[in-house]
Amino acid sequence: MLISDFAGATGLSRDTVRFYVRLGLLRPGTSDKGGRHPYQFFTAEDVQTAEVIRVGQSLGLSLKEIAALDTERRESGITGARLIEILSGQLASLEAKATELEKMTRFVRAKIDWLATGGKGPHPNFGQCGCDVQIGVSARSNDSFA
Amino acid sequence: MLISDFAGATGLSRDTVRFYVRLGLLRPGTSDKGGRHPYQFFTAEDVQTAEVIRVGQSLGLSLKEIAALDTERRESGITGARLIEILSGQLASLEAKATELEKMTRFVRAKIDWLATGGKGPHPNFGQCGCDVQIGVSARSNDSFA
DNA sequence: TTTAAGTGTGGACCATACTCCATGGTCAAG
DNA sequence: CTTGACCATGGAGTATGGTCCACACTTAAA
Repeated sequence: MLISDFAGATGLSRDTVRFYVRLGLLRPGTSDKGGRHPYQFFTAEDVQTAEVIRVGQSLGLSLKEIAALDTERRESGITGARLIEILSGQLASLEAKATELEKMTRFVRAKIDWLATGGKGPHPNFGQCGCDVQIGVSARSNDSFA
Repeated sequence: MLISDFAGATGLSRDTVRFYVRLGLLRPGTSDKGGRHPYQFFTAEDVQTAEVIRVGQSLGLSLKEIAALDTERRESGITGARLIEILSGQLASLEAKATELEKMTRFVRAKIDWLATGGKGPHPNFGQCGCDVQIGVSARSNDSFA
């Protein structure tokens, strides 16, 4: 498909698609149309790549990091053991991220519960959730939002 | 305390502190020192505000949003209900993130297994790992929680 | 009193992730 | 063969969140 269809299929703007291509995140083929400036041709695989990009972003990866991962993935055929090594590292990183996320979620949930029950009892703080931050809100005043 | 102590206490750089002050996120008082350009004076409350900023950021809020929230609190007072509303939204976002993370982890794990067993059978891909990523809906939130 | 350390201001600069625009080539329908 | 939709390229602009620097003033210690 050409760029507009691809943009439609992925929800990206044409400019964003071109931006990703410039960064090497997407590597479309070339259509037979376009003469001197051949039109870019995108496949279903590229759509999937766009999905991976979006997910990666939603996980807090920068486009650079996503590109690096994708490069590693593409060059994976060569050294299987090395790839396992790389992916294991990625796995560890993902799991660390998941842990952080869980702490954060626990904190927010605790805070909501605390508020929903009228702010009685000890105030939830990050420290209890494994985070090294202490948020101060007294039970009687509303001088902090979180 | 003066800006360097405050920076030390919060882990921010002096420049970042000044940046936050420019944005109105921090509103230090003035010390009696400094003559024509009075030194900024930070209190323990400001340290707490800095913590709130950090937490807000880690929850995916932009500095602008944090400032808006803080303004809302200062001007009209945030009700418990409003705060629950805000936090619930953040919680939903965190949970969505966790789901994505889990899918990503599954994908990487599947890939590792696939490689470890000699690359037999179908090559794992994102789609097969339960990543029913919705494209086109992409309401990109402000991420970067880590 | 000299001087190092600390402070304020203003502005330049950086990285990330887009977004917009001008210009010009290409394609397909009528 | 014209017209309008679509494509490519290059560059400028925007928003966010800082970071760095020069310059001048103030303070505190020696």
